[in-house]
Amino acid sequence: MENEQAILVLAALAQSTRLDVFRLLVAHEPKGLPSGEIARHFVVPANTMSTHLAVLTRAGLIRSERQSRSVIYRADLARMRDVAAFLVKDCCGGRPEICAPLIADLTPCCTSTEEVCL
Amino acid sequence: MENEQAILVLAALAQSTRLDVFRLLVAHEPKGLPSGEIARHFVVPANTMSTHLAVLTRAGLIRSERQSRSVIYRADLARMRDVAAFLVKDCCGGRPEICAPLIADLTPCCTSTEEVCL
DNA sequence: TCCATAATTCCAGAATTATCGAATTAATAT
DNA sequence: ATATTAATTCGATAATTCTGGAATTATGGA
Repeated sequence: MENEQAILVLAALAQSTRLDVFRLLVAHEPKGLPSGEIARHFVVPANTMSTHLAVLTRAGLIRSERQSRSVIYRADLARMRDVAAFLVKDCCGGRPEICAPLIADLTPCCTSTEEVCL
Repeated sequence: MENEQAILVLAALAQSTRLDVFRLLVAHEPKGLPSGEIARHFVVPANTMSTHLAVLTRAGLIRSERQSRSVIYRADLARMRDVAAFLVKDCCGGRPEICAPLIADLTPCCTSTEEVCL
């Protein structure tokens, strides 16, 4: 992932409403949610939410598909993975010894159903 | 890590100069670099760089220590790890099957010296 | 003490981002 | 065709962030 793309993603998530929206969509994978329902859920005007959704879309974090009158939004988990990898890669910087503990911390979070994360 | 803290970190990294600075400091672990040298490295005025360094510090991504006339900055890798964990946790959201491939992708990046990362 | 170097703080202008009312576009039903 | 519902685009204002010149603080040497 290039620098510029990473910044788009980081900026998209660096806003509380958008961070919340993204998490909501992750939680609703793989079904997704319509724009209006998302807006109502956070008590935000539809047009404002539309703008936020556009930012997340430009960042590649979500995708949308029209379904009759509604537009269904879904989280793009692959993109999420790429960002995490991007950050971790920075952190490693060619020195695995720095990053091994990170992976050790992350692993339980992703292999068991219990929340063993920090 | 709480929401608000995560946003501080994401916003701090969502700016090209600061992202570059953070990476430079990661690369210079554990010695660190003085403020002036960082500014010169990116051809940025000292005061502007000082502001950027303050943002990164507020986000907890870097720390500083005065050393005679210089102020030495260092990356805080633990913080980095926390952010990565925060993002991954979102991505998992109680469903390990989603996140297992992420870990699979990350692991080679952090256990061998070669850059096997995506 | 006086000067030079290193860094930060203060301040102001430029640029970007956030928010939302109003108008518009899209799809469907009557 | 008209009306209704869903969503987006337009446009304008408020708020925040970025940038850098000038002044200030901190440290060490002559």
